[in-house]
Amino acid sequence: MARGKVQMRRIENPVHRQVTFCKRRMGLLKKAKELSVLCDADIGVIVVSPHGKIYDLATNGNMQGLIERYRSYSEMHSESEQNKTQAIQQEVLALTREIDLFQKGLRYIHGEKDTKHMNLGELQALENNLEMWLHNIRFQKMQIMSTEIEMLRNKEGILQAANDTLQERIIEQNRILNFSGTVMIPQAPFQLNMESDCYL
Amino acid sequence: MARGKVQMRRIENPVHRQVTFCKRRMGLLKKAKELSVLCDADIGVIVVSPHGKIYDLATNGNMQGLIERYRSYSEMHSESEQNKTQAIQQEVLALTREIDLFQKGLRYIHGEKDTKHMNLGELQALENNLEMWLHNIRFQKMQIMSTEIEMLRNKEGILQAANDTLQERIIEQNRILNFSGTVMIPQAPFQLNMESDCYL
DNA sequence: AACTATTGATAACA
DNA sequence: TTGTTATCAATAGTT
Repeated sequence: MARGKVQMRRIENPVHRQVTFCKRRMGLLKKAKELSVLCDADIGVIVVSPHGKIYDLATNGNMQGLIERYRSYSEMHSESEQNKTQAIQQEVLALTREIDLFQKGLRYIHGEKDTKHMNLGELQALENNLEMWLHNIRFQKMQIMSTEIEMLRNKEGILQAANDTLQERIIEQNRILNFSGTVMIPQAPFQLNMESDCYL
Repeated sequence: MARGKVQMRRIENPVHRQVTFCKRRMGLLKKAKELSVLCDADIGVIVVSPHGKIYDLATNGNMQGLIERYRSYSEMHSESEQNKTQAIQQEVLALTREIDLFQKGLRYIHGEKDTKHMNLGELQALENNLEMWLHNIRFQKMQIMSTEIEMLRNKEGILQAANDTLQERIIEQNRILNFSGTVMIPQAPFQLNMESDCYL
């Protein structure tokens, strides 16, 4: 343009960029007006600055009408917009249903046991989801607790074995004592049995 | 502009008008693109020819979005139509984010342990959700397993008590035997100790 | 914001 | 429509 060719890329210097934005924006709107007048065209221009400020021009003075014309034209030549709106609404519906499922499940899990507000399909989906989600955490928890149970069972076995050994020793001592005939030691009860003594 | 200054009024010659329309229209769109690139602005241009043919340019590739922004700017009071659309879009965004969180969490829980695709906030939200969700199930599981652990600990205590009783009885018998002086029974080891004998 | 050397746009023509 | 070119308009860098 002037005093040096300009590279067609974003002007990094913010001051230069702002000045150029101002000048070229005015130039663009002027060009639009000129085209409109010279060629009897209907033109709308919308410019949004990087900071969000909006400048506009509608040569017929009615941007809304122009937009409506553009829309009807756009929808005629590509049904994508109309379908996009429909698709968006359907997407909202689907997402809302999905969220709703989670919400209901959350409510159910969290506090109220009332499942009357969930139908069978929702409960089935929730169950499937939770099953997958819980698998990992459940597994870790189980591992830890299983380890402790195993350890306790080992203790139990060891103590039982010690108990048995001690009983055998007592029997042997009693046999010797009875043989020597010196002293009689009462025999029963010295066997403490889990099932008979402690439970039921 | 060239080969003679042009009067700023409608070109009556239809051929001239058509040629000028074509050239200036291209020029206008080029200027718009340049302004967009140079100044990082978002620009939309709609040109309607006298015959109703529509040419357009949207520098961000989405004229509808630009129009929505323009409408929200120009009609900040009538929130009937465009704000509804905006609200729907925001709703879609929020719901999508929420679903995305669940999806990512599901992926995490389900198989891949790669958490690099989840940021801190997402992980935090997921953790909070799962914590609430798991609370009930975890509680039930814990109750069952705690019962078993408690039972095993009782067993342990009972067996230990039996063990102690049996040891006392052996000591007593040994004392009697030693006192009578008839037979010497080897003393050690008859105390099986959990810590010293079984672990490490 | 104003100035001006240059570049870019384009009116007329083909 | 497209291409050429003489001319004018827009504007980049500077003040």
